[in-house]
Amino acid sequence: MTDKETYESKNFIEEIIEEDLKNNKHGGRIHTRFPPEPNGYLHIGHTKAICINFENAEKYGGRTNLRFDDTNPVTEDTEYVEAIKNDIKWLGFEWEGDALFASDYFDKLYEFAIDLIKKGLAYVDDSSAEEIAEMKGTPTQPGVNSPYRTRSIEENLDLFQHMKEGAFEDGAKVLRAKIDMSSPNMHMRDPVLYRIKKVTHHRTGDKWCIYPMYDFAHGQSDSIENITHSLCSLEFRHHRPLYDWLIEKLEIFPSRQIEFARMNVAYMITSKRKLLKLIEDGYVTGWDDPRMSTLSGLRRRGYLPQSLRRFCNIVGVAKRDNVIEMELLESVIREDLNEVATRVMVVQDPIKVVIENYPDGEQETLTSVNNPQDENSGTHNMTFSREIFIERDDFMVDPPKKYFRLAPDKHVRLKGAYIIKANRYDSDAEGNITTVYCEYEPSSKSGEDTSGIKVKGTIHWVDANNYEDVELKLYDRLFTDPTPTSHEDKDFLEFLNPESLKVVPSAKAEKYLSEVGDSEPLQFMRKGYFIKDKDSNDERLVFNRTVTLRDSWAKIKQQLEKSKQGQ
RNA sequence: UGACCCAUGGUGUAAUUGGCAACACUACGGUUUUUGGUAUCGUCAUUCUAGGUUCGAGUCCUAGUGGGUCAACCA
Repeated sequence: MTDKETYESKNFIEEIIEEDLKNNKHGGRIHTRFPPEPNGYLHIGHTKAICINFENAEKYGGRTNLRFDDTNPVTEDTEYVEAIKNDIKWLGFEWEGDALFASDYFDKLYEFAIDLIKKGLAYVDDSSAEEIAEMKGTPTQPGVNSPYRTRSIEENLDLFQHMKEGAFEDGAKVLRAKIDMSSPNMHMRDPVLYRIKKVTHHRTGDKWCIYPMYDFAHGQSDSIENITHSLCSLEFRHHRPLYDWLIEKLEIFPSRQIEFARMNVAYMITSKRKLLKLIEDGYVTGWDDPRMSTLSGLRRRGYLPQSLRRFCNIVGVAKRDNVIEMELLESVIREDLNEVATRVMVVQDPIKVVIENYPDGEQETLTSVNNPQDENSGTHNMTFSREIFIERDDFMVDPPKKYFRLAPDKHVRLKGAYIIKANRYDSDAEGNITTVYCEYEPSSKSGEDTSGIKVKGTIHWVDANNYEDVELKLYDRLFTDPTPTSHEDKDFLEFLNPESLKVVPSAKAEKYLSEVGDSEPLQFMRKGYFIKDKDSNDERLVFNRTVTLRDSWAKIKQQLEKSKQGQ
C-alpha cells in the first residue's frame, strides 16, 4: 500500500482545518456554527452551508452551534426560528446545546462598543444616512471624514449612553468605527456599528432601542462562542478585514472567517426576498409549496434528507461561482428513492381494456413485489378481472417500429399478470380511443408462464372493478430559465413556468395505495416517484410527484417525431 | 475604471502539492431486463490567452483576457 492509494482529496476548507490541527491551534479544538437570520425559511442553498459547518465539525471531532443572527428586529420573527430548527433536525444534524441567539449577547456587545469608544476607535455620528453614504465615497473614490469624527471620548460615551436610553429618534445618530475613510475596502470606511430602531425585538422585546449591525454582531458572537472556524459564503470576503480588525481591537477570541462559494442550482432561486414575493403574489401556495427551493418545499415534494446531504457532498466545495445542473439533483434523489420506494401501479390517463376471453364477474388475486431492489420489502396483493385500466399512451392504433406496447394484433405483458393481445377498439367522435378489446393468454400468468410468447413490452394496469381514485400533483421546474434572476433586463417572474404544476384529479390507483403511510416513498411504476401530500384526507388521497422516472422512450418518441417532420 | 476573489469537458469537483488530466452528472451508442426503470459496457479535454522558470507546468512567475464581489442605519 502506497501513499497514492490511501490519498483522499480534500477541499480547501479541510486543508485549512487539518493544517490547524497539525499545528495544535486552539488545542486541536474545532468549533463551527450555522448562523441563519430568522427572517425566512431555509432553502437548498442553506443546505450546503449547513452541511459544510456540521460535517466538518463532525469529521474532525468538533461541535457546531446553531446561532440565530437576530440583530434586525424589523424583519425577524419567532415563526422562522421554529421552522429553521425543524429543517436542520430534518436534515439529521444536531447542534451543540440549545439554539443560541446573537440577541443573547446584546449586553456584551454594548460593552464591546463602550470599550471601542474608550480606545478612541468608535464615535457617534449625527449625520443622516444620506450624508454618511455621500461621505463614504465610491469604490474608485476615497471617502471623507465625518465632521463628528473628532468628538471626544467623553462626549461619545455620553451620546452613546443616551442613544441606548432612547433620547434620540430613529436614524438621528449612529455609532461608527473609526478606521480609514480612504480604504480601498468600502467596509473599512468607518462602518456603522449601532443604529437606533425603536422596534420590538422578537426575543428582547423593548429592552433595546439600539441594535448592532451585522459586522458588529456576527464576528463578536463567533468570538464569544469561541468559534474556531467561521465558514461563510464568498460575498463576505470584503468583511473579513473588518472582522479581523474588531477582534484585534477588542482583544477577544480570534475566530477565523473562511469563505466558500455558495451553491446555485439551475432553475431554482434562493433569494429570500424573491421567494417571499412568490408567496405573497400567489404564484405558489406557501413556503412549503413543493415547487419551492425551500427545505420545507423539498420535503413536501418527497425529497429525502440524506439525498440532499449527499447532493451537497457530490457537488463539492470551492471558491468559484457555480450553477449545478438540476439533472444531478434528480439523479441523486432517483438513486436513493430507487432503493426504498414501494412500487405501486397507478394509471394517470386511463383507457379501458376489456379482456373478452376472461370470465365476466370473476376476479383473482395477484401478488406484487413491493421493491425488487430489496428482498426484504415483501409483497402486496392486487386484483385482476375482465376489465382493467391502462395508460392512454400504452396503446397505439398505428405504432412505429420501435413501439413495444399494446397495438392491434400485438402482444404485451401486463406487469405481474398476463400477456394480452389487442383485437379491436372503440373510439369516440373525435377519434379518441375509449375501449380496447383484448384477449389474454391463460398460460402466461406472471411467475408461471408456460406460454412461450415473447413480448418486448410490459405495461402497468389497474383493475377497473377494484380501484381507488386519487389526485396527483405533477410538478415540474418552477422556472423556464436556468438562472431566472440573472437577467438585467428581465424580471425573474417573466420566467415562471406555466406548466410547473399539472393536477390529475382522478388517477386510477390500485387499492393498496390507500394503505400507504404519510411519508412512505412510492414509485408509481413506469411513471415516477411520489409521496402522499398533507392535503390528503378521508375522502381524497393526494400524491405529489417528487421526480419522474428516467424516460428513454420519450427521447425515442421525440426523435421519431423530429425525423417525421424532416421528411 | 479602484480593491479583492475566481478561471480544468456541456455541468460540478479531482489531480497525492512540479511528474501519464481523474470521478460524478448530462449527452450519444451498445448489453441485460416481466418497470423503455434499475444494472452494466463504451464514446466525448491540446487545463482562458501570451510569454517566462524547469529535464518536466493544470499546478510556480509576469502580463493580458474573461467572470464575480464591494459604495444598506440588511444579513
